[in-house]
Amino acid sequence: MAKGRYHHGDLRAALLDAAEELVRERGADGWSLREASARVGVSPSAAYHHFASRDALVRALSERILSRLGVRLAAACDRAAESLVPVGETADPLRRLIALGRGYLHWAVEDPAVARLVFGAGATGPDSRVSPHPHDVLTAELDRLAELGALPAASRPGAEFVVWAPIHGLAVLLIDGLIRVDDARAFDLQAERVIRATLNGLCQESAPSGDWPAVHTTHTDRRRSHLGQEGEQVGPGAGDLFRQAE
Amino acid sequence: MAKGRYHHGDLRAALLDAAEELVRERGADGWSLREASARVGVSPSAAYHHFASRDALVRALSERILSRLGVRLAAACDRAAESLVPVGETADPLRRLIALGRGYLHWAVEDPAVARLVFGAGATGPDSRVSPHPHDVLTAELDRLAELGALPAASRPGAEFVVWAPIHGLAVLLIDGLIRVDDARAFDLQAERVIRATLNGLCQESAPSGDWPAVHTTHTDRRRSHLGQEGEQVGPGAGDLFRQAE
DNA sequence: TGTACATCAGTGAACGCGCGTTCACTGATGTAC
DNA sequence: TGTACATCAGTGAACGCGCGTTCACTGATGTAC
Repeated sequence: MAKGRYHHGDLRAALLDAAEELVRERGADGWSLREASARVGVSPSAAYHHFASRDALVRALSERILSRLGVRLAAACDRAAESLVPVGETADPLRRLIALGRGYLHWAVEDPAVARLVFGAGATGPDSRVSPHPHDVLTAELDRLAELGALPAASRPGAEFVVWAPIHGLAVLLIDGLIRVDDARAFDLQAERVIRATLNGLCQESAPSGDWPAVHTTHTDRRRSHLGQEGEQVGPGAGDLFRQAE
Repeated sequence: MAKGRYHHGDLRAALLDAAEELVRERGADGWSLREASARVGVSPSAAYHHFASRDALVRALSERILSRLGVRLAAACDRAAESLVPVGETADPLRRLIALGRGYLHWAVEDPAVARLVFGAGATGPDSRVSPHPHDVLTAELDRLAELGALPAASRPGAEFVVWAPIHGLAVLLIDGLIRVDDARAFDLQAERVIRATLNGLCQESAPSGDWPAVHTTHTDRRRSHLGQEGEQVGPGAGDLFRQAE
């Protein structure tokens, strides 16, 4: 592990570090494999002993970041659960989910270029070793809410989207500069407002006849778990409207 | 206007058309100015008589697309307002906004690469001639809802975000492939569910003491209209968390 | 413990590529008289 | 109506660039005996 050696020691991790740094400095796409190699002090071709291509490096970086985010979100939920509740009041059953949403938003806004990379890298493939996956953290929290009875069982299917969409939307609106924020306090209030409005609306919704239909994420598909109901037929013409992003 | 002429006639529009086609075929970033010129049958340098740079072309294209979207969304709202209401029932005050949300989503999903370009191009500058701007259409609908009394006056400030975030979030989750959709009907149901949950949550929310604080979009800032309250002070350290996307 | 040798993880030169942009130019167009 | 001429909107060659990736190579490492 000494320095100045011919063999680097852990070039793979060093390249990921350098790439992450570059993403921060120059944006999700404003860097090259050559630059990352140069920053580590290694020739451009050295990277190919650790990654099949530049794209593979990006994917690996994205997965590393997702794993960290998963840890962070789970911790945020737990911290919220441990927070004190004023005597005489009952704990807000939504507080864990609100913490999750706030955590997601803060992560994205703290490190917008890195978040952009992750969002742009597409869904993690079925063979990824992202753990805990942020999506799984969300799923677990919704399951918990359903068990508590705060979320009607009929509303549970697909609830991931109802909750994820506004949070993700707020995050990308900020990252892409479509919303400007120059007052952090006001924004924090608004963010919590969005999350609360959604969760309240969700918990009080009137379900259609029966449960809501399932929708799939690329991530949940690899788990083939409780969403079920795959392979439904698509109506004529719908393929045009709802073609799958490649 | 004859063909085969030395002078093209309307090279500017032709270049925008070609670029839009290329975006559709190869993705928001998978094309070059040279390719667009070649497709029109013109030398690469000809473009510089109409656009200062490739970037200027992208911005012009983005604004053209935004204008079309604005028209489309406004039309969707009007169409929804004219739809028949069963005798004995009152018209759903939310139906215009729901149509707007569905319109936004369908637009994004029909033409994901073009939407990605627009989202990635950042907010339109203060000098843009985008009209009607989609954001203005949304603002007008929320104003209308507030006038109807369906949206409490105290909840009106910042309501743009509460409504825009989930719709935009759903759109980019689809565009970026983080959600897969293989059942258009189920997705349509879920999309309406998200919109309804948000709007219901918003209409029933308990406001903080007084109104909600204002938040700014890059777009509304150029209009300096009813959001007001600019230049508030940011707390220490908040600049790190909520730095403005450049 | 010392040595032979396979494997690992680097090097550095080169490949072919297409890009955005500049430049001096020229043919076409339209207008003034 | 015809002509002179300014301006407009193209051409095409060239610029410098950095990119991802390949390739034959070699020095360092670690293991078997």
